[in-house]
Amino acid sequence: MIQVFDTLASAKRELVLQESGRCGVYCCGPTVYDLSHVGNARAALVPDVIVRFLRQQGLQVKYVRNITDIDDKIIARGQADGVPAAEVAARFADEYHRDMAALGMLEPDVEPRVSGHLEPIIALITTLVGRGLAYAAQGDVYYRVAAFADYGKLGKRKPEELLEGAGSRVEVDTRKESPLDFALWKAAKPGEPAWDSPWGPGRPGWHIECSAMCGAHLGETFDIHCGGRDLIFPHHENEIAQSQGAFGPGTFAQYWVHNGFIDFAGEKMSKSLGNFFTTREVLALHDAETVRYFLLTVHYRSGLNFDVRVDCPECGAAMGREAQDQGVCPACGATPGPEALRTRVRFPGLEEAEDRLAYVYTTLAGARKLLAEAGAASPAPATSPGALLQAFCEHMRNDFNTGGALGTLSRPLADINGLLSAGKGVDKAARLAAVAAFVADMEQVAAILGCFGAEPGVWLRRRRDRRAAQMRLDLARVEELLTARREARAAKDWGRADAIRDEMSALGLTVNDGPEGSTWDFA
RNA sequence: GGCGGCAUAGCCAAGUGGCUAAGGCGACGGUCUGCAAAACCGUUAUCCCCGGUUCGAGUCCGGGUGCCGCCUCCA
Repeated sequence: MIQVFDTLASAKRELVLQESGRCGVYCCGPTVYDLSHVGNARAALVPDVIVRFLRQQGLQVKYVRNITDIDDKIIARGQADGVPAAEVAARFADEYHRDMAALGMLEPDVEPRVSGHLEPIIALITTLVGRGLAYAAQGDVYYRVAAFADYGKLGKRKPEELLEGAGSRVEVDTRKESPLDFALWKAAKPGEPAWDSPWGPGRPGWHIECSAMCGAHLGETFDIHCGGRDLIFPHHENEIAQSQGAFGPGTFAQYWVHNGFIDFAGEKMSKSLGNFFTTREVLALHDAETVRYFLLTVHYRSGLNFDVRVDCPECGAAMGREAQDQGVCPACGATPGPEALRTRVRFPGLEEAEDRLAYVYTTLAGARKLLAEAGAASPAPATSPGALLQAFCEHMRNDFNTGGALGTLSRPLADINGLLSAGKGVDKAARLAAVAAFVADMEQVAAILGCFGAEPGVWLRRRRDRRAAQMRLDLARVEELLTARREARAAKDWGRADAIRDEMSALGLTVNDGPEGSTWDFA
């Protein structure tokens, strides 16, 4: 049994599919008017992992994630840049794909765009008008909220209460029958992109596209609908009004899954507040798996703190937010410009996550090595899920609790590391079997998370090279030092060996002496 | 103002009324080591406050307090 927290029910519900063995998932994708930020990455990752898990559990999943390529913000961006809106949309859709690919996201099975769905959108609006749930007014078409009894159910709002607040913050459009009514179709103003419709040239309103595209690709009724919390009201509320208005009660999404926000300095990270980090900025410093792991350490419905640390380029002291804004280091009085500060941005949470990834990959590397050395004597890989995978999946079945699931890995990882270093007193066959089971289970875990699936040596080398480049580390020099230290140790010249270690320490490195020689890592 | 959410160790964090409240980071002991490091072992929690329901509450209910979000574009 898989339980899913459904926003509409405000409770966890057992996942009962429309059609046994098959699951339809719709994710409200991006409006492509700018580069994606970490919040967008999280919103994409949540359905990504849900889909991966459901597939790992043997379900046939159809994953649909749309692209909103007709929108006021896109038009505004086009006007600001002096570029046609369609060009803005095409460009940022490409950028989005680049970011998602870089983050290791599954490609959706279908990625519908508004611009390719004008027909179903117009058909849906026509149906709503025909059923008295929408009305045309001077080239616009509005949804008649008062005609839909369940309006407000998802967002837990009452129309009367909404009416009290309406008009105080937004000027009331006189063409609407009620301030609550929302646009299904917007008449084109001069210079705006427009499509023909029964109501004249114009473009779809924001909400109608999702109703139309869900219908086109998942049918009138489907299983899971994902999106950020902020979309609950009014976006998803309006989708329900549109779709159930057209197709009838009980249709449309059966489970509403909403992810929490990423917070930055205790506040919501958002473009409108200008306090966001783009996916690209983050990926410049950290591996995709690190970002995924970091985002998955917390339950998807919770807020997630995205800590940012900036050290003074002069003295290295941490500069708080105020100091950053003022551009003055409180410790040494230096006045680094925004550019200089930008180069010193660090993400402590991601650094911790990366170290954890390195630990897991190091363990995997050791496990694989042991199995390879055992060669033909290695036991057949486990055919049934081991204890590790079962414990992991138990948490995943509980509303995709990735944080709890990740916690179950700690004990097995420590045990395997213990087995890898312990030589005597352990039954050889039992040891091999345990390690083989671990590797087999971790492959499934990797399939679910999109982490830990790389070739361990490759991942570790990539991490080393990236960090070395960031530190402008001379790898050849490091190897020289390491060789020198090996020689000094072989000659039991401890003074020299320690001096070399100090030198490496000054470079920001640590030395690990093992039975098979010395290796180094970042401090 | 209306609605919703959250509050668990120094920090992050899981916890679907029931045996000793996961896990990570940090810190402190120990094993290993020439010394270290890594790895492993161990230690580190009157679950925001007050009341209630219950044989039993971190978990359910009521009331505080404090943060956050939505109500306008937002992932």
